[in-house]
Amino acid sequence: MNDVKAGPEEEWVKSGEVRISDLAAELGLTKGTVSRALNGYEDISKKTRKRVMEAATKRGYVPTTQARRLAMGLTETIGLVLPPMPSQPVNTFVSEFINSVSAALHLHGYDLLVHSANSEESEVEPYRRLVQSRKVDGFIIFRTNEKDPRVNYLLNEGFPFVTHGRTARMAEHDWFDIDGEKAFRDATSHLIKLGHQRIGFVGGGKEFFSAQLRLKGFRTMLEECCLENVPSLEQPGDLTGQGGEIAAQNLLKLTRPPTAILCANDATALGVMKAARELGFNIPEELSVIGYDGIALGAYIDPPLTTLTFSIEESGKEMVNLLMRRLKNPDLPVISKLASAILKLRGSEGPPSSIQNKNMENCL
Amino acid sequence: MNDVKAGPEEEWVKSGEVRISDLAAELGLTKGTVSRALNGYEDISKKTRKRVMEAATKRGYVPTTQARRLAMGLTETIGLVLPPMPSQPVNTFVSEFINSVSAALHLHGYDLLVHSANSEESEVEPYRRLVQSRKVDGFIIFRTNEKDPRVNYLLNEGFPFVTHGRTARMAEHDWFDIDGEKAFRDATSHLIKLGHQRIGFVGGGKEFFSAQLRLKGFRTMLEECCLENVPSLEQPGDLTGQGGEIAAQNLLKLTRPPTAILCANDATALGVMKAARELGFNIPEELSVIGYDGIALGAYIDPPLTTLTFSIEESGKEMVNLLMRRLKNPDLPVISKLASAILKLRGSEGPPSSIQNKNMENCL
DNA sequence: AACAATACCGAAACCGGTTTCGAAATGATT
DNA sequence: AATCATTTCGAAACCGGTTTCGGTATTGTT
Repeated sequence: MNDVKAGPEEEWVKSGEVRISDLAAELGLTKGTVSRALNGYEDISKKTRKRVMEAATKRGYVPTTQARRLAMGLTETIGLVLPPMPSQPVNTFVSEFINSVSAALHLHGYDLLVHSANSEESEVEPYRRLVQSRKVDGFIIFRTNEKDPRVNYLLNEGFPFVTHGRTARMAEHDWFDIDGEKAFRDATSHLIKLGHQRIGFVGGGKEFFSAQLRLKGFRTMLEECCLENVPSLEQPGDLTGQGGEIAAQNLLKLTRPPTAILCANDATALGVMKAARELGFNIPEELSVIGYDGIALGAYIDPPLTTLTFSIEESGKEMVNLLMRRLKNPDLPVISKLASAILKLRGSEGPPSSIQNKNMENCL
Repeated sequence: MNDVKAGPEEEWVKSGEVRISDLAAELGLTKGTVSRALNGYEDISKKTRKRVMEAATKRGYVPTTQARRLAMGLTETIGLVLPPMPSQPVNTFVSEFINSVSAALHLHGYDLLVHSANSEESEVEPYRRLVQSRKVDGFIIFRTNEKDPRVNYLLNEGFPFVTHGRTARMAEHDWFDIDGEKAFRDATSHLIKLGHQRIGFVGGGKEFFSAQLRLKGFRTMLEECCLENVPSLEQPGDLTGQGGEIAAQNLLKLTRPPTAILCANDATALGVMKAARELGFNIPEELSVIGYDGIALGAYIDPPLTTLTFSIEESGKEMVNLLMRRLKNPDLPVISKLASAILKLRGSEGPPSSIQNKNMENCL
């Protein structure tokens, strides 16, 4: 199985079995010379460079990554730690994100090391281990909290990283984010234009900065349109389907239930829709629902889920760009990038059944 | 930002800045001795071992992974190449799978390198690169085809790997799989017991071995129950929602449409349900639908999708076990593990509206 | 033709560990 | 006290590359 036929001459070595020293010996040169020839140093004559290159391709020489990296003092690897996933539902985001980050890194010659978080230990522990064992040169962090221990640790350590999402210390580190505030202003505005006056909101945990910004966008637009901000219409959630269910039950059992519900993400929206069905609310006739994330499966449910969507591929690419810039020059000032989400109308929203225009003429 | 306070004595070095040579010098020992002391060699006195260990923890010494791995001639890294994701990413599976594989690998001191596949190049190219540059010791492969070029390449190369799913050469490599055949026998049996006589099937591509096995299970159970196998009730699919839609349209426009449809996966089932709704079929009264994968989203749609589910965490764990065994001893005979899926009844199936018992008494 | 400048390559150190081998120190034995 | 066996550690090679430095060989200059 792993026995190469011991023929008279080895004419077909298994790939990757030839070392730089073999190549050097074969060519009558030293390792150093071969290395410089292959790496485009100027002090190698055209003739020998050609000779070396040809021998290298002929013998199928590929440098051993570990050795090269040790010698050069870098790992060319970026770490991504998966947050603990407690039976989380609709996590299509993660795989797409990993895919795009990995692809973008590859263009720079970097690898992606994916680590899972053990929910029994501290959140920063995986990061600490990766830093201390020098397995990575930097981190891609997503699903950040406002006060994020991972960010604190890495900032304190002076270790390069980029976050997907803002944090309380966003002035101190590079970050990429979707403009959730604007997204929710847009979505709220859309509902108001449809005639909705009582709009519910199911948020994420307070610890998620992004969820707070979405709430802010919602409130801002209500205010801009002279609509009253009713506290009981703002329900906390936890970004899961179950959280959405509970929140929707609370909202729909109000004396005057909302005619539309805005959800901090699609998983929440699915839970809301489920609860609405069970309580006998027709969507979108009696209740409009809008989510956030743009998960593909939302198009297949009934009614298809209207949602705020953004390009995950762009997210990954941009974050990698920010990180590469940082690695090249750690002393550059911090930089950030805000991308926008777009409202993807699919059918889970519409005009409310009873349009009671109050004083819309003042606004818009 | 990256300046450690240059106090009188360095009492707080940034973590990971101390090398084994520093430790050796500080202790008046040589690198070799320190290394052996830390690695539990027997030729180190208890006293110096203690001294070394204490100094190591006090100074926060953690060996540089790259150096250790180079010296030991292994990478302690497993590669996982994401298949190209067409715009239809129903991949909640992928992230969960990555998570469980990564966690299992960590227990063995291994890292997970996730690589994305560029759809413009050959499928084996990423594998070839990772092998040649010696970045990984083995591979975790999933979504295998019956004739799989990746499997062919790695077998030819004698490089360790484990697949999730069987292949035409399954006798030559370790694999883990879900018993899709049995799963579909169960699901088919369940539908027949409910009274269904005309059952449709929407499969995956012929290239997917697993999808073929599911079809086989379906056919087997039909035969066992003396039900005629109607070719027009077997529709090809592509494991996407869109494929499910098209297949369902074909099935439901038949003169005698099926009263139940079995789908090769949940994405397909969602497409089937969508098409059924649009054609005016009530689920489950007029049409039962069963999927395969157990995606969490299925619980939130209306009606909740009955599906065949299995433990992704177990899959990852088992595959890692198989791979670790192989790495420890490459000459062991190939081994495989088959896990079973269970039917998770959620409501998208029920008895057909018009039960016409033909000759059920002969069977069961 | 003598000399300086340049092109080209070899030698060796280095990255940060591991592991083998042998020598010195210690302890046991007679 | 001399001999032998053990324990314990130092020295050095090694993993597979990269990079600095210096010395020839070649070329260019006058």
